[in-house]
Amino acid sequence: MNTQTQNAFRALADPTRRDIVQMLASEDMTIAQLTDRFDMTRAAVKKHLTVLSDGGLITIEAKGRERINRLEPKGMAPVLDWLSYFDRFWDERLADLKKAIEGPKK
Amino acid sequence: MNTQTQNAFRALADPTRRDIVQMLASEDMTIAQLTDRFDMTRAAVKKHLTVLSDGGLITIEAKGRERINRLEPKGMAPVLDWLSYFDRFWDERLADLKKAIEGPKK
DNA sequence: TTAATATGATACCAAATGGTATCCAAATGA
DNA sequence: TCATTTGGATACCATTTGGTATCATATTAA
Repeated sequence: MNTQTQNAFRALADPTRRDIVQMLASEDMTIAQLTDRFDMTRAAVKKHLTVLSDGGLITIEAKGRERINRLEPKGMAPVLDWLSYFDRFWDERLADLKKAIEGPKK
Repeated sequence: MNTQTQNAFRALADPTRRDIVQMLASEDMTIAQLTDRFDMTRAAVKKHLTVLSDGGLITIEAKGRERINRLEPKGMAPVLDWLSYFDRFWDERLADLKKAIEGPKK
């Protein structure tokens, strides 16, 4: 069984975590910075970050007393890969997404 | 807030449900047929089907005493839309993502 | 008609989940 | 130096989740 796929899907299942992913798409942030943007405690945010890290969607870099939370695009690969299985069902949407991803290079 | 997106992501978070989605991609199936393929009770499978239906990923058509469970491709749209959102942010990181996707698959 | 089949509905259970509060340690800055 | 800031680690709690068992209902087959 593929735990990476499972951990990634699980990480994306919570709305707060999807919001965090979107925020980190704009800029890297510390736990405190992220906590400022949510109505919950720092401990709760940290738990979400751990789940996101387990899912491979972010990396957490220690820098002094801070932890820089950074989006890890590669972590989305198992999700997109699973979805790719359904090309013939999910119409051309996924194909477009993949094209956008593959576009810049070739 | 977008409950469709949440319900769809939630539906995909469980490995059994993702398996069901893959099975229904091959052919429509009744609850009993699906139950034959899993090591769990019919009631458990039915619960998963309800979650998948709530997520808009399948439709359940009553046909006599049977329930035909059918894949609903449109239900994946909110998920793909959410993922597409990152086209605008990842530009220079997309090459890495492309590599990660193409590596294990093709 | 009657028995078997396919599913619905409900109650119940253990574990996971999302959150809090609290205390502790390590950097940092005045 | 020493208070402040940033985060880690626990313990705890209510709710949700994934599963079971059981009984009821409707359709189909014999």
